[in-house]
Amino acid sequence: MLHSSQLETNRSLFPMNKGQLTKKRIIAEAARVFNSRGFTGASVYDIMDAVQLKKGGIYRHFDSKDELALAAFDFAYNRLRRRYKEEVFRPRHAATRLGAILDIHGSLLDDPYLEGGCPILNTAVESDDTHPDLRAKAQWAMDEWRNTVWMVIRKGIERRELKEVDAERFSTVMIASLEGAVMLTKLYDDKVHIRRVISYLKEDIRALSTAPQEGKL
Amino acid sequence: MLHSSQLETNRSLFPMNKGQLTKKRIIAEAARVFNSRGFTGASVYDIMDAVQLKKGGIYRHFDSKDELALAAFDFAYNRLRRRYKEEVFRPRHAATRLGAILDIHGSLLDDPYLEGGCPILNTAVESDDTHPDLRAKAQWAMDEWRNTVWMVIRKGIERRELKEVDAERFSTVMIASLEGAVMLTKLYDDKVHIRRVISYLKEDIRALSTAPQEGKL
Amino acid sequence: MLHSSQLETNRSLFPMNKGQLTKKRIIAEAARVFNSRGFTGASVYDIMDAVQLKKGGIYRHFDSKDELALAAFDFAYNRLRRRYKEEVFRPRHAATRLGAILDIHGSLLDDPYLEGGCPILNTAVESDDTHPDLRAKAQWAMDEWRNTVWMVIRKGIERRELKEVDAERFSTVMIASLEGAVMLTKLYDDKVHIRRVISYLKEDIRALSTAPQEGKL
Amino acid sequence: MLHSSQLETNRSLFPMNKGQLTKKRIIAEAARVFNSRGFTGASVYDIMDAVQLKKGGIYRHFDSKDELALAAFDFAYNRLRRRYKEEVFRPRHAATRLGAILDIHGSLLDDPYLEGGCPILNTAVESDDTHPDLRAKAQWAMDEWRNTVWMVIRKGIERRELKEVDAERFSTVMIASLEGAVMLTKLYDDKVHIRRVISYLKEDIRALSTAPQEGKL
DNA sequence: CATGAATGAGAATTCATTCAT
DNA sequence: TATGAATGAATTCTCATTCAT
Repeated sequence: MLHSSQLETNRSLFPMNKGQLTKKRIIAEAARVFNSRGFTGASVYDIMDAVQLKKGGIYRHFDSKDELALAAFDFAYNRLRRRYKEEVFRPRHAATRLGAILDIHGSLLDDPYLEGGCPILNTAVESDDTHPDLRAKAQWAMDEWRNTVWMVIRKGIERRELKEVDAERFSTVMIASLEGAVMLTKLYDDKVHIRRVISYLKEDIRALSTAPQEGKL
Repeated sequence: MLHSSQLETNRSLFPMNKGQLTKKRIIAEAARVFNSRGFTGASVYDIMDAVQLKKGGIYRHFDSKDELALAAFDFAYNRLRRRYKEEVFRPRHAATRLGAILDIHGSLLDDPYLEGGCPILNTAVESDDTHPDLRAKAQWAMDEWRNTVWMVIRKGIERRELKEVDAERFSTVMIASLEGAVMLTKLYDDKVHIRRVISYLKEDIRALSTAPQEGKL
Repeated sequence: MLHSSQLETNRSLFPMNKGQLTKKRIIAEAARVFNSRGFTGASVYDIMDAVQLKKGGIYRHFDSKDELALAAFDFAYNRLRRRYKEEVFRPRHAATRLGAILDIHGSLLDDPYLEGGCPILNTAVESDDTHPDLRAKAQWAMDEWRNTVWMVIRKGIERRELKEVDAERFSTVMIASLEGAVMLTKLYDDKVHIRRVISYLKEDIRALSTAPQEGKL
Repeated sequence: MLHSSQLETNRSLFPMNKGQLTKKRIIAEAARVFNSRGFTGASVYDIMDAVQLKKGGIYRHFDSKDELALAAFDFAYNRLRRRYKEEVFRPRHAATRLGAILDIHGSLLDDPYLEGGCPILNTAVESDDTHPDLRAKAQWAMDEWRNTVWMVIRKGIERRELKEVDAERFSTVMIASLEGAVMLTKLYDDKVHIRRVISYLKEDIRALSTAPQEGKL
């Protein structure tokens, strides 16, 4: 079920020992479970099932469900982040970069660890009043994400790749629409919604672009 | 805490009796609680506190937490619906109607019963894998909502108030952005996000409009 | 469902008023319910259903479930008693009398208020450790019953209708076998068991009889 | 309170581990409690008290009160069965075997786990309308029991140890009288009743026997 | 005389957590 | 390092009972 390659646990020069590997595995599976059933909705039993480990085996690595949830959130968020690093900053042109962002979210649900949808969305919605720590993490992640989008736009404007736009506003719009679209896609289990939003935003981006190309973003 | 006017319980010719009023009250408070803490996150105790009633007093009116949650969802959703009826269909012009929709969501969180955010969003996100009945309700509500937006657009096109657009796509985009914006607004407790999205969409709508006026939508 | 004739409520010169009638009805239905589901197993709701009355309507007549149960036991036991009076003491010969006793139990389960089986048996078995008052009633009823059987035998011996037997022992044997047979009959929902026991005891009685007739007991 | 010898838990080559021992202990104590207070009358708290374990400690071994009750019935019934195996089939002569059966029931209430009386009787009486699974178990146990008695009689007839009798009928009579006698004995807390019935049945058996001996059955 | 509303104690069950092994 | 056993608090739900109307 778990391929170490997927989790990228073992690439470094310092191979993980058994305990560390188990911990990674717990986090990864917990991420999946929490992202699907929510923090409150997921029981430690659900995680036991997923990790194929008994309670003791989990509590040896984490002091509490809360602690595990925080680690799981980080894990899930980092999957997003890695893809941003890999796919957003490789292209040069801001419009292409923004397109890459959209595409990441278009295929988000294909990541087995993110089947449950965008972890930031899920956490933000669930933790409204209940889990301050998780909420803080969600805020922090969202800040980073918004900042990334904002920077891409800012740089694009600086480099004259994009027209002058309100970068703050457009970041919010992009993120809001993507998150809403992920929600719709999950609610209906139908990717048409994310596709519609992406196609719409791509048109907007093309319109923003100083050299609007015909080609794909 | 509860103003009968807010709940519109007593306007009809057939005044509610005590039991019915209590039931309404339970539903209203439960809606609030569930919408804030989620179905799983909210305990019957939380509702007891909110309604100032003991368990028996609640279970006399509802057979289970589930049943109450379904009723609460209906209640919350109907608040949205009522505002749509009142504010969306009064204006004639499609562009104005779409603007009204945006504005409703701009002030959504001011409704004390919707403090917790959009109940459809919340329910959709929480009930993904867990509560099929709630999920069905969320889907159904979303269908109705999308249909409403879609119809406004279709009619606008028919009446030549709007340019030819993909009504399906634009409905999805509007709804997705609004829901995402509500989430951001709640996450940051900062209305700037919903405002940005609304202003952005209003520009789009103005652009769609056959007689783009300068004035406010 | 309830025919007043069955309950013999109204035969006296002093007709019952509404309250008294309702009370009788509650007792009768409660007897049925308790005898079927047991005291603990039957809820006040079950009785409400059976009497078609709400809680208040029941508690107006009885202070507690316990009190009602005691009255219900008396009611049920009195149905047995009445049949004894009517059918046991009419015949003269002791052997015929004993036969009548057997027959009463053979048709016990046909009485709609005793569908649940012999109330003494049921109460004795259920109340072992739990309900001292009910247990006392069951003991008392059993005493009376045993005494009746014993007296029939004693008188039969006195009158030389029966051979000298240990009346105590034979009473115990008759009653034990009848009760056990009722239990088996209910357990299997098959009257063959009560019939076998009756036929067996009738042979014993015939053997005890000083003038063993061929005819039916 | 619990002597492992009584429960015969540890005699085998494969010693039970802690969990299995605890489970056995729960079952044994639950059997006692259920057999005394009935399934409905006994609460999980009563069992907690008896086993000296907290709720979680019980629910770790059983999914529900129902499941525990079924296991407890099996346990209690098996105590009866074991005694049958040990005491009924050792003697050769059918009359002696039937006498052994009677004696088993004469001392039934001395078994600390059967203080509450015959579990089949108790279960049959309580579960009439309420617990289909328990009822099925009681039926099944009664079937087996009746079959055992019937077989002893049949074989006795085949071997010319007993006169030709209706084996079905005599089984029913024996079982019914024994069960009724157990009930009376419990109701009055007086063994005279079971003794009377046993002595009576022994006479019948002696009469059935082809070589009626003076000696004890 | 009876209803409908509400209470409070207690029921069964779940679940995060601890700890000896 | 991980398991299996047990705990205790919390959770959902039931049920006998009270009481205003």
